[in-house]
Amino acid sequence: MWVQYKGVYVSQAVQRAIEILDFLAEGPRSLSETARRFDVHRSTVLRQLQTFEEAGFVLRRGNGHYSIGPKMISIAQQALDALDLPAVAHDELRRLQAKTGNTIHLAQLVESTVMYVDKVEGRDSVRMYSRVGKTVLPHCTGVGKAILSQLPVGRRDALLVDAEWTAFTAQTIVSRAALDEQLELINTRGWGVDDGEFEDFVNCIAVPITNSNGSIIGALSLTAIKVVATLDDLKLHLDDIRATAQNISRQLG
Amino acid sequence: MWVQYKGVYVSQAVQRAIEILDFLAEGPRSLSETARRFDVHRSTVLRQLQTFEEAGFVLRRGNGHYSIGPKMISIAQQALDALDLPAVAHDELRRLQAKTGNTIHLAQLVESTVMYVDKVEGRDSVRMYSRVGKTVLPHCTGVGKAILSQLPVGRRDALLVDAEWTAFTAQTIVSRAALDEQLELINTRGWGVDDGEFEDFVNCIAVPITNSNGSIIGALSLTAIKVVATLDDLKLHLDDIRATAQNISRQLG
DNA sequence: AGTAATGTTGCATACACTGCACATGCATGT
DNA sequence: ACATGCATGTGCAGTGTATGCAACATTACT
Repeated sequence: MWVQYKGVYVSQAVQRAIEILDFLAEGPRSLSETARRFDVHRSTVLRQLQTFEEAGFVLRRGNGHYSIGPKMISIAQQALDALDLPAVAHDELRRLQAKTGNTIHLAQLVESTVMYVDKVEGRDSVRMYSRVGKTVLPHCTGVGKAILSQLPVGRRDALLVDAEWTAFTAQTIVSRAALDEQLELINTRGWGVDDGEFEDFVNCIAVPITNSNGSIIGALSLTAIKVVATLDDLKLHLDDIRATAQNISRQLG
Repeated sequence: MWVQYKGVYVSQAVQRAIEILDFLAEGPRSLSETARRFDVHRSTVLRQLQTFEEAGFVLRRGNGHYSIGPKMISIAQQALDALDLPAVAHDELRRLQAKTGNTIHLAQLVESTVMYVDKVEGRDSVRMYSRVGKTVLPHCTGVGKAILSQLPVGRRDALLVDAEWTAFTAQTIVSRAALDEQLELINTRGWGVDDGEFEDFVNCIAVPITNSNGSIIGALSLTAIKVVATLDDLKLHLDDIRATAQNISRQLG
């Protein structure tokens, strides 16, 4: 019998396989740790892990702990390589980073998902929530809003259909109306901000990136902890940010 | 009943799940394409893919094709972030690349596996076989041999236990004795080469990277298509290569 | 229109997977 | 030395899960 979840059929073995990989990503784990975590028998987990290990998806360390293996990394990298935005943009981003000193994020719109595809860390290497591959919440991030601002209403809806409008901070936009209003501003002005709307100590300035036809591909942002650089500080680099986005656009066919 | 493969128990569902991901990594594929490829019913694949999609491991494109999804990339990136060698080395590698113009590979030894963990492409951006996450064949690559040269015989055996001594080219080393002899040379001289031993049109110079205690962590190589730069050309940069490795070592705690 | 692929759903059956019990390994401590 | 605890590894039997089938829906191709 099939488990229905949100209307789609979900295979139990595959689902737990995924959960296990996710668990191992946090750090090396032992067999019984993993079994306890998911409340299944150790032998079950053992055989799944052996299957993963055989395929190179997990790696067995000397102390018996398991961690993510090279095959998984390789596949992911292959998928990243297939996107040409990061390849084209990386050098430009590093140049911008060198000039400003802050952290640069590059996000790409693929189907109805926005994901980080590159990140160049600033001198203040404080760990932020972002990571290459992480999906971006469109309505409460700089890059997300920059992308939304360029989309026709229909596609906007598609990106926002899963939105939960959680108020992560006091600044988070929690209604579609308020969002649309701000997107209008971003659209006319050509750039947007995130003033502590997801993590209250982080702010950024973001601009959309289009290809040479003018259709939206992604966005980039200059991001900093507020203590390091306020929005006003970041705004000083606005010309450089826009120039970077334009350089990338020009190379995007 | 359990399928035994090379002495370990392998779960069928999980194994095919992995094969499917590997298949999708090559490029977006449709449902029935995938079903045909593995000779299973379309409905079976559909439900597996739905499970993957639910988890973000695969992404459904507008045309009904499936490709690798953000969650998978994110997990892999998380695993890469946990290794500090690439983080420490990346800037140094870029500097070396800028100075030489050729491609730089960075490989790390983790347990009994050597894998590429960073790559900075040269101006001659010809596609090589290597990719971040790919495992390195120890005995027929520059970085592999550089690492082997620093290992005690016992660990050397562990890395070579799966070696098949295939002669990829006329230059490939195909016996343990010949390998050991060359490793001896690399060890005393401090650097090694790959003179078309894996792909006959590619050559490189490689040096090991140790941490400040002197224990081996990985290796880096300066690589080029022979048409672009011969071994003699690459040797001109030997001092820079060694300096880069030393700079990285110093920062490796 | 008609045909042929592809995607999607319900259902029954077989067998893959789980859990159990037990064996084995390897550190403890006494 | 032996016991104790905690870990991983393995044979076996029952059952619940994944599979293929068939029927339908939907799109592509003549």
